[in-house]
Amino acid sequence: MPVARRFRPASQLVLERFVPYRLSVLTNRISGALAAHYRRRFGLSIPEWRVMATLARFPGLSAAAVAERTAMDKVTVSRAIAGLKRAGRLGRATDGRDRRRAVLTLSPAGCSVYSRIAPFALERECRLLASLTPAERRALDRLLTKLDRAAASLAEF
Amino acid sequence: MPVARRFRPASQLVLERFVPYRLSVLTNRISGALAAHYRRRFGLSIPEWRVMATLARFPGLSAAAVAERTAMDKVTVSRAIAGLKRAGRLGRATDGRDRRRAVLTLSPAGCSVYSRIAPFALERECRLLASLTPAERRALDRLLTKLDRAAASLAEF
DNA sequence: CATGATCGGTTGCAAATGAAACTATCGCCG
DNA sequence: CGGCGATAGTTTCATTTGCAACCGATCATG
Repeated sequence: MPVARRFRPASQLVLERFVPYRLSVLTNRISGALAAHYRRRFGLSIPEWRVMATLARFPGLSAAAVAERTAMDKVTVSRAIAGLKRAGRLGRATDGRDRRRAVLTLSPAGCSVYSRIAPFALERECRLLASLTPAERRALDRLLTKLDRAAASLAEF
Repeated sequence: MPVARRFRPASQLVLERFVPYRLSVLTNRISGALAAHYRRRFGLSIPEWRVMATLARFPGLSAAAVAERTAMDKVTVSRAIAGLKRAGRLGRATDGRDRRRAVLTLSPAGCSVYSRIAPFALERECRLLASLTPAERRALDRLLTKLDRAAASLAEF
Protein backbone atom coordinates (compact mmCIF):
# COMPACT_ATOMS: atom_id res chain seq x y z
CA MET A 1 0.00 0.00 0.00
CA PRO A 2 1.49 3.33 -1.04
CA VAL A 3 2.48 5.67 1.71
CA ALA A 4 1.03 9.16 1.52
CA ARG A 5 4.02 11.42 1.08
CA ARG A 6 4.34 15.13 1.23
CA PHE A 7 5.11 16.89 -2.00
CA ARG A 8 8.77 17.90 -2.05
CA PRO A 9 10.65 20.69 -3.77
CA ALA A 10 12.56 19.74 -6.89
CA SER A 11 16.20 19.06 -6.15
CA GLN A 12 17.49 21.44 -8.77
CA LEU A 13 16.13 24.58 -10.31
CA VAL A 14 15.52 24.28 -14.03
CA LEU A 15 14.10 27.56 -15.21
CA GLU A 16 12.06 26.18 -18.06
CA ARG A 17 10.21 23.87 -15.68
CA PHE A 18 9.78 26.37 -12.90
CA VAL A 19 6.06 27.03 -12.62
CA PRO A 20 6.16 30.73 -11.65
CA TYR A 21 8.43 31.36 -14.58
CA ARG A 22 6.32 29.42 -17.03
CA LEU A 23 3.22 31.23 -15.89
CA SER A 24 4.93 34.54 -16.35
CA VAL A 25 6.05 33.80 -19.89
CA LEU A 26 2.64 32.48 -20.85
CA THR A 27 0.83 35.46 -19.38
CA ASN A 28 3.10 37.95 -21.06
CA ARG A 29 2.55 36.33 -24.40
CA ILE A 30 -1.21 36.32 -24.10
CA SER A 31 -1.62 39.74 -22.55
CA GLY A 32 0.82 41.21 -24.99
CA ALA A 33 -1.10 39.94 -27.97
CA LEU A 34 -4.39 41.25 -26.60
CA ALA A 35 -2.94 44.57 -25.49
CA ALA A 36 -1.50 45.26 -28.92
CA HIS A 37 -4.95 44.96 -30.39
CA TYR A 38 -6.73 47.08 -27.79
CA ARG A 39 -4.20 49.80 -28.37
CA ARG A 40 -4.15 49.69 -32.15
CA ARG A 41 -7.87 49.65 -32.60
CA PHE A 42 -9.14 51.76 -29.72
CA GLY A 43 -6.19 53.43 -28.02
CA LEU A 44 -6.91 51.52 -24.82
CA SER A 45 -4.33 50.40 -22.30
CA ILE A 46 -4.80 47.14 -20.41
CA PRO A 47 -5.82 48.85 -17.17
CA GLU A 48 -8.35 50.94 -19.10
CA TRP A 49 -9.73 47.87 -20.76
CA ARG A 50 -10.07 46.11 -17.43
CA VAL A 51 -11.82 49.01 -15.83
CA MET A 52 -14.24 49.12 -18.74
CA ALA A 53 -14.95 45.42 -18.50
CA THR A 54 -15.56 45.71 -14.79
CA LEU A 55 -17.89 48.66 -15.12
CA ALA A 56 -19.75 47.03 -17.98
CA ARG A 57 -20.57 44.22 -15.62
CA PHE A 58 -21.00 46.19 -12.40
CA PRO A 59 -22.07 49.74 -13.20
CA GLY A 60 -21.82 52.21 -10.38
CA LEU A 61 -18.79 50.80 -8.62
CA SER A 62 -16.33 53.14 -6.94
CA ALA A 63 -12.69 53.30 -7.96
CA ALA A 64 -11.64 51.38 -4.87
CA ALA A 65 -14.17 48.67 -5.60
CA VAL A 66 -12.85 48.36 -9.15
CA ALA A 67 -9.31 48.12 -7.82
CA GLU A 68 -10.22 45.41 -5.40
CA ARG A 69 -12.18 43.43 -7.93
CA THR A 70 -9.44 43.54 -10.56
CA ALA A 71 -6.48 43.16 -8.17
CA MET A 72 -4.95 46.28 -9.67
CA ASP A 73 -3.19 49.03 -7.79
CA LYS A 74 -5.45 51.91 -6.84
CA VAL A 75 -3.10 54.34 -8.57
CA THR A 76 -3.34 52.35 -11.77
CA VAL A 77 -7.09 52.36 -11.53
CA SER A 78 -7.16 56.07 -10.85
CA ARG A 79 -5.15 56.77 -13.97
CA ALA A 80 -7.16 54.42 -16.10
CA ILE A 81 -10.30 56.20 -14.99
CA ALA A 82 -8.76 59.57 -15.76
CA GLY A 83 -7.88 58.35 -19.24
CA LEU A 84 -11.33 56.95 -19.91
CA LYS A 85 -12.91 60.13 -18.63
CA ARG A 86 -10.72 62.24 -20.89
CA ALA A 87 -11.81 60.12 -23.85
CA GLY A 88 -15.45 60.54 -22.87
CA ARG A 89 -15.83 56.85 -22.24
CA LEU A 90 -17.09 56.98 -18.71
CA GLY A 91 -19.06 59.21 -16.44
CA ARG A 92 -18.22 59.96 -12.88
CA ALA A 93 -20.71 61.16 -10.30
CA THR A 94 -20.25 61.75 -6.62
CA ASP A 95 -22.01 59.39 -4.27
CA GLY A 96 -24.66 61.31 -2.37
CA ARG A 97 -24.20 59.38 0.85
CA ASP A 98 -20.39 59.44 0.89
CA ARG A 99 -18.94 62.33 -1.02
CA ARG A 100 -15.45 60.83 -1.11
CA ARG A 101 -16.76 58.06 -3.27
CA ALA A 102 -17.17 58.28 -7.04
CA VAL A 103 -19.94 56.44 -8.86
CA LEU A 104 -18.55 55.23 -12.15
CA THR A 105 -20.45 54.14 -15.23
CA LEU A 106 -19.63 53.67 -18.88
CA SER A 107 -20.94 56.46 -21.08
CA PRO A 108 -22.80 55.54 -24.29
CA ALA A 109 -19.52 55.99 -26.15
CA GLY A 110 -17.83 53.72 -23.63
CA CYS A 111 -20.53 51.09 -24.01
CA SER A 112 -20.13 51.24 -27.74
CA VAL A 113 -16.39 50.72 -27.57
CA TYR A 114 -16.82 47.95 -25.08
CA SER A 115 -19.40 46.15 -27.18
CA ARG A 116 -16.94 46.10 -30.03
CA ILE A 117 -13.97 44.90 -28.00
CA ALA A 118 -15.62 42.23 -25.91
CA PRO A 119 -16.37 39.87 -28.81
CA PHE A 120 -12.83 40.20 -29.99
CA ALA A 121 -11.46 39.34 -26.55
CA LEU A 122 -13.78 36.37 -26.25
CA GLU A 123 -12.86 35.16 -29.68
CA ARG A 124 -9.20 35.23 -28.72
CA GLU A 125 -9.81 33.41 -25.50
CA CYS A 126 -11.77 30.85 -27.43
CA ARG A 127 -9.00 30.37 -29.90
CA LEU A 128 -6.59 29.81 -27.05
CA LEU A 129 -8.84 27.32 -25.31
CA ALA A 130 -9.68 25.54 -28.52
CA SER A 131 -6.29 23.88 -28.27
CA LEU A 132 -7.53 22.06 -25.17
CA THR A 133 -9.96 19.21 -24.80
CA PRO A 134 -13.16 19.89 -22.86
CA ALA A 135 -11.73 17.98 -19.91
CA GLU A 136 -8.59 20.07 -20.02
CA ARG A 137 -10.62 23.25 -20.07
CA ARG A 138 -12.43 22.15 -16.95
CA ALA A 139 -9.10 21.26 -15.36
CA LEU A 140 -7.72 24.66 -16.23
CA ASP A 141 -10.62 26.41 -14.60
CA ARG A 142 -10.19 24.37 -11.48
CA LEU A 143 -6.43 24.87 -11.35
CA LEU A 144 -6.68 28.60 -11.76
CA THR A 145 -9.08 28.75 -8.86
CA LYS A 146 -6.96 26.61 -6.58
CA LEU A 147 -3.69 28.26 -7.46
CA ASP A 148 -5.11 31.69 -6.97
CA ARG A 149 -6.17 30.78 -3.49
CA ALA A 150 -2.79 29.26 -2.74
CA ALA A 151 -1.00 32.30 -4.14
CA ALA A 152 -3.04 34.61 -1.99
CA SER A 153 -1.88 32.90 1.18
CA LEU A 154 1.65 32.69 -0.20
CA ALA A 155 1.80 36.42 -0.70
CA GLU A 156 0.87 37.16 2.85
CA PHE A 157 4.29 36.82 4.23
CA MET B 1 -24.53 9.77 -29.95
CA PRO B 2 -23.06 13.17 -29.11
CA VAL B 3 -22.10 15.36 -32.00
CA ALA B 4 -18.57 16.73 -31.97
CA ARG B 5 -18.99 20.45 -31.72
CA ARG B 6 -16.49 23.24 -32.03
CA PHE B 7 -15.67 25.14 -28.92
CA ARG B 8 -17.46 28.51 -28.99
CA PRO B 9 -16.70 31.86 -27.42
CA ALA B 10 -18.66 32.69 -24.30
CA SER B 11 -21.66 34.81 -25.08
CA GLN B 12 -20.80 37.48 -22.56
CA LEU B 13 -17.55 38.71 -21.13
CA VAL B 14 -17.30 38.19 -17.39
CA LEU B 15 -13.95 39.46 -16.31
CA GLU B 16 -13.48 37.13 -13.38
CA ARG B 17 -13.91 34.13 -15.64
CA PHE B 18 -11.85 35.44 -18.51
CA VAL B 19 -8.79 33.22 -18.74
CA PRO B 20 -6.22 35.80 -19.86
CA TYR B 21 -7.28 38.00 -17.00
CA ARG B 22 -7.18 35.22 -14.43
CA LEU B 23 -3.74 34.20 -15.59
CA SER B 24 -2.54 37.74 -15.30
CA VAL B 25 -3.79 38.18 -11.75
CA LEU B 26 -2.35 34.86 -10.69
CA THR B 27 1.02 35.55 -12.24
CA ASN B 28 1.27 38.99 -10.72
CA ARG B 29 0.55 37.60 -7.30
CA ILE B 30 3.13 34.87 -7.53
CA SER B 31 5.86 36.88 -9.22
CA GLY B 32 5.26 39.76 -6.89
CA ALA B 33 5.74 37.60 -3.82
CA LEU B 34 8.93 36.07 -5.18
CA ALA B 35 10.31 39.37 -6.47
CA ALA B 36 9.87 41.03 -3.10
CA HIS B 37 12.03 38.37 -1.52
CA TYR B 38 14.76 38.42 -4.15
CA ARG B 39 15.02 42.14 -3.75
CA ARG B 40 14.94 42.26 0.02
CA ARG B 41 17.46 39.53 0.58
CA PHE B 42 19.84 39.96 -2.34
CA GLY B 43 19.02 43.17 -4.17
CA LEU B 44 18.11 41.20 -7.28
CA SER B 45 15.48 42.17 -9.81
CA ILE B 46 13.44 39.48 -11.56
CA PRO B 47 15.34 39.80 -14.85
CA GLU B 48 18.64 39.52 -12.95
CA TRP B 49 17.40 36.48 -11.14
CA ARG B 50 16.33 34.87 -14.40
CA VAL B 51 19.62 35.56 -16.06
CA MET B 52 21.41 34.01 -13.10
CA ALA B 53 19.24 30.92 -13.20
CA THR B 54 19.84 30.54 -16.90
CA LEU B 55 23.58 30.93 -16.62
CA ALA B 56 23.72 28.58 -13.66
CA ARG B 57 22.27 25.94 -15.89
CA PHE B 58 23.94 26.87 -19.16
CA PRO B 59 27.24 28.60 -18.49
CA GLY B 60 28.84 30.39 -21.40
CA LEU B 61 25.68 31.52 -23.18
CA SER B 62 25.64 34.83 -24.99
CA ALA B 63 23.25 37.61 -24.05
CA ALA B 64 21.11 36.92 -27.09
CA ALA B 65 20.92 33.24 -26.23
CA VAL B 66 19.81 34.10 -22.70
CA ALA B 67 17.17 36.42 -24.09
CA GLU B 68 15.83 33.79 -26.40
CA ARG B 69 15.80 31.11 -23.76
CA THR B 70 13.98 33.24 -21.21
CA ALA B 71 11.63 35.00 -23.63
CA MET B 72 12.81 38.33 -22.26
CA ASP B 73 13.51 41.43 -24.29
CA LYS B 74 17.16 41.78 -25.27
CA VAL B 75 17.29 45.21 -23.67
CA THR B 76 16.05 43.77 -20.41
CA VAL B 77 18.69 41.08 -20.56
CA SER B 78 21.39 43.58 -21.40
CA ARG B 79 20.53 45.67 -18.37
CA ALA B 80 20.25 42.67 -16.10
CA ILE B 81 23.72 41.61 -17.19
CA ALA B 82 25.08 45.09 -16.58
CA GLY B 83 23.62 45.02 -13.07
CA LEU B 84 25.03 41.59 -12.28
CA LYS B 85 28.40 42.61 -13.65
CA ARG B 86 28.42 45.74 -11.52
CA ALA B 87 27.70 43.60 -8.46
CA GLY B 88 30.51 41.24 -9.40
CA ARG B 89 28.12 38.38 -9.88
CA LEU B 90 29.06 37.42 -13.36
CA GLY B 91 32.01 37.46 -15.68
CA ARG B 92 31.95 38.43 -19.30
CA ALA B 93 34.52 37.37 -21.89
CA THR B 94 34.54 37.98 -25.60
CA ASP B 95 34.04 34.98 -27.82
CA GLY B 96 37.22 34.35 -29.78
CA ARG B 97 35.44 33.16 -32.89
CA ASP B 98 32.82 35.91 -33.04
CA ARG B 99 33.91 39.06 -31.33
CA ARG B 100 30.42 40.52 -31.19
CA ARG B 101 29.42 37.76 -28.84
CA ALA B 102 29.93 37.80 -25.08
CA VAL B 103 30.54 34.61 -23.15
CA LEU B 104 28.75 34.90 -19.84
CA THR B 105 29.32 32.89 -16.68
CA LEU B 106 28.46 33.31 -13.03
CA SER B 107 31.38 34.40 -10.89
CA PRO B 108 32.05 32.55 -7.62
CA ALA B 109 30.11 35.29 -5.82
CA GLY B 110 27.27 34.84 -8.30
CA CYS B 111 27.26 31.08 -7.77
CA SER B 112 27.12 31.60 -4.06
CA VAL B 113 24.14 33.95 -4.29
CA TYR B 114 22.42 31.61 -6.67
CA SER B 115 22.92 28.61 -4.45
CA ARG B 116 21.20 30.45 -1.65
CA ILE B 117 18.25 31.67 -3.70
CA ALA B 118 17.44 28.56 -5.67
CA PRO B 119 16.28 26.50 -2.69
CA PHE B 120 14.08 29.34 -1.58
CA ALA B 121 12.48 29.62 -5.01
CA LEU B 122 11.91 25.89 -5.16
CA GLU B 123 10.44 25.85 -1.70
CA ARG B 124 7.95 28.52 -2.73
CA GLU B 125 7.00 26.70 -5.87
CA CYS B 126 6.54 23.57 -3.82
CA ARG B 127 4.31 25.34 -1.36
CA LEU B 128 2.20 26.59 -4.24
CA LEU B 129 1.93 23.18 -5.83
CA ALA B 130 1.26 21.47 -2.54
CA SER B 131 -2.29 22.75 -2.78
CA LEU B 132 -2.80 20.49 -5.79
CA THR B 133 -3.18 16.75 -6.00
CA PRO B 134 -0.51 14.84 -7.92
CA ALA B 135 -2.92 14.42 -10.83
CA GLU B 136 -3.59 18.14 -10.83
CA ARG B 137 0.12 18.87 -10.88
CA ARG B 138 0.53 16.69 -13.93
CA ALA B 139 -2.45 18.40 -15.54
CA LEU B 140 -0.92 21.80 -14.83
CA ASP B 141 2.31 20.84 -16.48
CA ARG B 142 0.49 19.63 -19.52
CA LEU B 143 -1.75 22.67 -19.72
CA LEU B 144 1.12 25.09 -19.47
CA THR B 145 2.84 23.35 -22.34
CA LYS B 146 -0.20 23.31 -24.56
CA LEU B 147 -1.27 26.84 -23.79
CA ASP B 148 2.18 28.16 -24.41
CA ARG B 149 2.20 26.63 -27.82
CA ALA B 150 -1.25 27.99 -28.57
CA ALA B 151 -0.28 31.43 -27.32
CA ALA B 152 2.75 31.48 -29.54
CA SER B 153 0.66 31.01 -32.64
CA LEU B 154 -1.92 33.45 -31.30
CA ALA B 155 0.69 36.16 -30.96
CA GLU B 156 1.79 35.87 -34.52
CA PHE B 157 -0.87 38.03 -35.96
C1' DC C 1 38.10 41.81 -51.13
C1' DA C 2 34.55 45.48 -51.38
C1' DT C 3 29.96 46.50 -49.70
C1' DG C 4 25.47 46.05 -48.16
C1' DA C 5 22.62 43.25 -45.19
C1' DT C 6 22.52 41.22 -40.65
C1' DC C 7 23.52 40.29 -35.95
C1' DG C 8 25.12 41.12 -30.89
C1' DG C 9 24.76 44.46 -27.72
C1' DT C 10 24.07 49.29 -25.70
C1' DT C 11 22.04 53.77 -25.21
C1' DG C 12 18.35 57.52 -25.51
C1' DC C 13 13.94 58.73 -24.75
C1' DA C 14 9.25 58.59 -23.83
C1' DA C 15 5.71 56.11 -21.45
C1' DA C 16 4.20 52.97 -17.62
C1' DT C 17 4.63 51.86 -12.87
C1' DG C 18 4.40 52.05 -7.85
C1' DA C 19 5.52 53.76 -3.22
C1' DA C 20 4.66 57.59 -0.45
C1' DA C 21 2.85 62.04 0.43
C1' DC C 22 -1.20 64.81 0.05
C1' DT C 23 -6.36 66.45 -0.07
C1' DA C 24 -10.92 65.87 1.09
C1' DT C 25 -14.41 63.47 3.40
C1' DC C 26 -16.25 60.42 6.76
C1' DG C 27 -17.15 57.95 11.26
C1' DC C 28 -16.41 57.69 15.94
C1' DC C 29 -15.71 58.82 20.68
C1' DG C 30 -15.28 62.13 24.27
C1' DC D 1 -20.02 69.91 18.58
C1' DG D 2 -14.73 69.02 18.02
C1' DG D 3 -11.00 66.59 16.78
C1' DC D 4 -8.54 62.35 15.42
C1' DG D 5 -7.87 58.14 12.92
C1' DA D 6 -9.39 55.86 8.75
C1' DT D 7 -10.85 55.87 3.90
C1' DA D 8 -11.43 57.53 -1.28
C1' DG D 9 -8.92 59.27 -4.61
C1' DT D 10 -5.11 62.16 -6.77
C1' DT D 11 -0.47 63.91 -7.34
C1' DT D 12 4.46 63.65 -7.11
C1' DC D 13 8.68 61.58 -7.91
C1' DA D 14 11.93 58.07 -8.62
C1' DT D 15 12.41 53.73 -10.93
C1' DT D 16 11.43 50.44 -14.53
C1' DT D 17 10.15 49.40 -19.09
C1' DG D 18 10.48 48.87 -24.12
C1' DC D 19 10.78 50.62 -28.65
C1' DA D 20 13.83 52.62 -31.84
C1' DA D 21 17.99 54.29 -33.19
C1' DC D 22 22.59 53.30 -32.93
C1' DC D 23 27.64 51.19 -33.09
C1' DG D 24 30.77 47.81 -34.13
C1' DA D 25 31.62 43.10 -35.89
C1' DT D 26 30.49 39.51 -39.12
C1' DC D 27 28.55 37.31 -43.06
C1' DA D 28 27.07 36.71 -47.84
C1' DT D 29 27.45 37.96 -52.47
C1' DG D 30 29.28 39.31 -56.28
